[in-house]
Amino acid sequence: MHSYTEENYLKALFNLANDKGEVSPNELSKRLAIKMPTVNSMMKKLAEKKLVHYESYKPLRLTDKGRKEAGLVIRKHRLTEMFLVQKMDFGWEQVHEIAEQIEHLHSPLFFEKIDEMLGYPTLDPHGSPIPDKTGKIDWVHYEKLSDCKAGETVKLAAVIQTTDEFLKFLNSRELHLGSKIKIKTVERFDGSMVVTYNKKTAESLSHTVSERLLVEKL
Amino acid sequence: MHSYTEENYLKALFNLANDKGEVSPNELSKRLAIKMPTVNSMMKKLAEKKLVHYESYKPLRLTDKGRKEAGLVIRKHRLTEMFLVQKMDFGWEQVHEIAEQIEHLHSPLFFEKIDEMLGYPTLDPHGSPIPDKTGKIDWVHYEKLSDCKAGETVKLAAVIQTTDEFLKFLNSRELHLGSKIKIKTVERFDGSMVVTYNKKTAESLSHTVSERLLVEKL
DNA sequence: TAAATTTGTTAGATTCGTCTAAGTTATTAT
DNA sequence: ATAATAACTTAGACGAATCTAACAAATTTA
Ligand SMILES: [Mn+2]
Ligand SMILES: [Mn+2]
Ligand SMILES: [Mn+2]
Ligand SMILES: [Mn+2]
Repeated sequence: MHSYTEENYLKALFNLANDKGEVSPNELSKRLAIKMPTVNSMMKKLAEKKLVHYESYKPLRLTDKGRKEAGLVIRKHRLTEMFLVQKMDFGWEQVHEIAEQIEHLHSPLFFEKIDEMLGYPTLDPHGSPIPDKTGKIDWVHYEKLSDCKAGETVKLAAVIQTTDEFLKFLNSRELHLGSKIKIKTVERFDGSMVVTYNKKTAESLSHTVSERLLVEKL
Repeated sequence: MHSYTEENYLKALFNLANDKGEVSPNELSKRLAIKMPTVNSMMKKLAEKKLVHYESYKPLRLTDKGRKEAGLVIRKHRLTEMFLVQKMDFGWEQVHEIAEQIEHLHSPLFFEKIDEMLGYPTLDPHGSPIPDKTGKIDWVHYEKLSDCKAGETVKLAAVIQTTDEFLKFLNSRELHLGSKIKIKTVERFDGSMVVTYNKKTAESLSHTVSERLLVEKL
């Protein structure tokens, strides 16, 4: 088995990977708030374990094995978040910290039970896909709300950069997954939008907000 | 906060404490399956933190602070076990290993939610008392079934030495907390008993079993 | 009571995950 | 193209938690 620490590195590598699957040591260091030399030696260790491709001065890449292991940790994280929201009545802004710990439990039975109780969900409470039992993610293509045009009607499908503050902000605006949003106008100079949803007739959303909201066109 | 490791030492000290609250380094070493020199240095560290009274060649004792901290870890363990049984449909023989990990989560909110969902229980699934929020245990006096006499009728209140195997054995005999047991005969030479409960008319229980069953007289 | 055994302590090594300081290589700006 | 900056690596240290080997104290046995 992998240690708590190793699991966190794998998860970070997975989440930071660009289209080529590449991550720089510097990014990884910043994401984990761990100094570069520490990251560097951990990468050598994970390379020993065949979880990461490591070559000096080259970007880092997960191996197939590493990607699978990372996917399985993310699976545990997202299943846990879903359980906390659906079965324990936590808010979507409260679950990340707790899931961050529970994801490291070593108990297949526990996660299978959660999965079963939830009816084998495919999305977490923030709209992110839950990897399957082999660690694979079924990517769904959504658009950023900020890329939509005036006149379009969309459904809020997922949220990215799910910090407490942002999620609380969405709560305060009564924006939830599934909310039907109609775009009334888009400001040229700052990209802010005026939108309609629920019973709200003219809410203004800054570009900073709308680029963190992923939507499905209706 | 205390580390995962420190919490395990505190819990073991609490559980091993005799009537005087004393534990020998040797016992502790055996319980934790950690070599004596390691235990020794950890005891010095916990003494620094005012959690343990340590003097060379004297038995170990938790301080009031140490006993409180230990109680709070045990509280988390037992609340978790209760949650797993009551809300997640695990068997009482399945929950110890999982609780052993979850007890170390740092999230007051999580355990408060569990406590609330369970309706503030005072006993865990094995009949052990759950310490209150200050770490104190409300000890209840039960008798060992092995100390009861023929003709008495008792109710199974708690189980000690709750290993998987023993709990599975009780499952196979359909013995649960609350089972009403009537003692028909007690053998002189080996202390084994013939008892009646549920629809069973003549089950035999060895002394090894009956001394691990705590009962309330009816 | 003296010897043998068990229990407890000290000393020193090891692994893991972290750090700082000091180089080296690559990238960016002038 | 050179200098400045940023990114990356190496070297060496450290605390936490563990171990083994060796020694000391206490307890048990003879
Ligand atoms: Mn999360
Ligand atoms: Mn999530
Ligand atoms: Mn337990
Ligand atoms: Mn229990």
